[in-house]
Amino acid sequence: MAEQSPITPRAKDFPEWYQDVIRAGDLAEPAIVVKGAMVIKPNGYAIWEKIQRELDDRIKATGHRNAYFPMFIPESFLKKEAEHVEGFSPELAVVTIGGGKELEERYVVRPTSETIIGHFFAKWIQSHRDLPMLINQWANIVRWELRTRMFLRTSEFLWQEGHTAHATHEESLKEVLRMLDVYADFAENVMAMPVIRGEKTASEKFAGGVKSYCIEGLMQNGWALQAGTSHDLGQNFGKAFDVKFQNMAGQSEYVWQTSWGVSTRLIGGLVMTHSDDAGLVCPPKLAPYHVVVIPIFKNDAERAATEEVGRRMVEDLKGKGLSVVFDNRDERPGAKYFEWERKGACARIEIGPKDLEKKSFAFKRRDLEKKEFVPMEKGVDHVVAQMEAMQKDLFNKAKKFRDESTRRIDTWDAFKAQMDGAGGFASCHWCGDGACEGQVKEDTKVTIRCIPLGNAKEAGKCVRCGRESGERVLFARAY
RNA sequence: CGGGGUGUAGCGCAGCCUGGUUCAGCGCGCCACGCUUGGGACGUGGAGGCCGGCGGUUCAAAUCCGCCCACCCCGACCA
Repeated sequence: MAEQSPITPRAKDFPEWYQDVIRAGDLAEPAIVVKGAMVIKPNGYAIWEKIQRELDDRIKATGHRNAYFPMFIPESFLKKEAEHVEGFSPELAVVTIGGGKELEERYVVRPTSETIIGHFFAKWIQSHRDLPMLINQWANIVRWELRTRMFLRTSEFLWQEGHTAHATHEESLKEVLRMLDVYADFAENVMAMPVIRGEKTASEKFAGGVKSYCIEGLMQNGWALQAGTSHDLGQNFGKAFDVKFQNMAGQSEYVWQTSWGVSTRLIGGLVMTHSDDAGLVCPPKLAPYHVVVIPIFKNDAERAATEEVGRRMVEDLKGKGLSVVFDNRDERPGAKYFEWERKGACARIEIGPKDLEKKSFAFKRRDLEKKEFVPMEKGVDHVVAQMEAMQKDLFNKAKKFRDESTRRIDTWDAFKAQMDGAGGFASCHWCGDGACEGQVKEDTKVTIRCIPLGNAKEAGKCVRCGRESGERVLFARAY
């Protein structure tokens, strides 16, 4: 039994497993010829396209419109917001030559678009009647990273970035939280990835913003993943780019802005939330393939008969909006089973001679052990129902893991022991001092992922320094 | 940028210590044909490599020496 493209078990080496799943699932490969970049292969890009479609619908449903801004940003723009440039300058790619000639002003390849969009907002916005300005952009982003991990951190990645301007802080803050909810809903209901909504501490917030909010997921190795962010930019960029409007009283005011984004990093989160030692596991709403139909036969007559029924099955399932593959390649069935499991097909259907006799087919869901036999006439409905069930089951399974991996911890020793071991979220008291937070990070590499929204107020003592604290925050190792 | 490691066929590796007829090899994959097909079959035949690059030592270099380059891991920054 020669094993092809073996996948390292999670328990043995989680990062290795992660790479293996991506490779074996044909999602992506490191570009190598371009340092830190990756090639997203069709199987991986199909997932991204589904993410885009679902999110784009939600972004538009909340009143935003798509637009596109240049990838090159004048270097001077970055410098207009002091904290922004400080935060991003270490990871900028800069264009100095164009058409063979040294440029008068260097261009930065966008690490994010607040500045260039700020510039245009200033032109577009004059009156309160122009507000709110609700813009979204699908784009590629470049950040010169030192340490890269496929999907999770690469020097170029794809994302969506929303940029909005409002007349009041009350309104912009509402927008920030509304989009955070959109992300949370998307993560849980489409990706089947449970997330915590929360607020970032000062040290983790977006450079140039006032406050950052996030959704945080928990991966199978007990590390957290920031899956999306939504920033309250206050009037910082309004002031830097002179984005002003006349209010109803005729006075000039700076706009209140927001920005929010999710990236191809989500695919990494998807992999680390659901996949197993056999390869990719994908919730039906995002899976590149829902069903694979495999005919089984011993001779030409059986081949013709099973293929005929198989093809009809494929058409019926496609009619229900499922993406279906008919795999009649000249390989042994077992080999096909393993291949489609690696590639994350949600389910497979086997149609063999015995099935023809019994007017049934064999059905195997990717996330379950057992194989079941389903009467042909109920087949399509059964498959559709199972896709819905799988979507829910994956979420529940991930949520159970997340909940069981979230612990209230009150002593420093217990904290260290937990983080040295299984990891997970540690819900702990924190004094609120950034220095203390930094010390925890230095000692344990664990960071505060967020202060959960709607957090219960509760008196306690900081897990690190023992000073007074009014609420618990979530700590974890993070990507 | 520090510390460690690796560059030999598409992938994974052996060969290097002790230069030369096991030096260009193995497993997987790939191609052809046959035989098979309800959990990774098998047989036969075949294609595929400037042994990371440059220079040196030598009668002779994948092998020894020097320099360079690339990549990976670990640390400092991060959606």
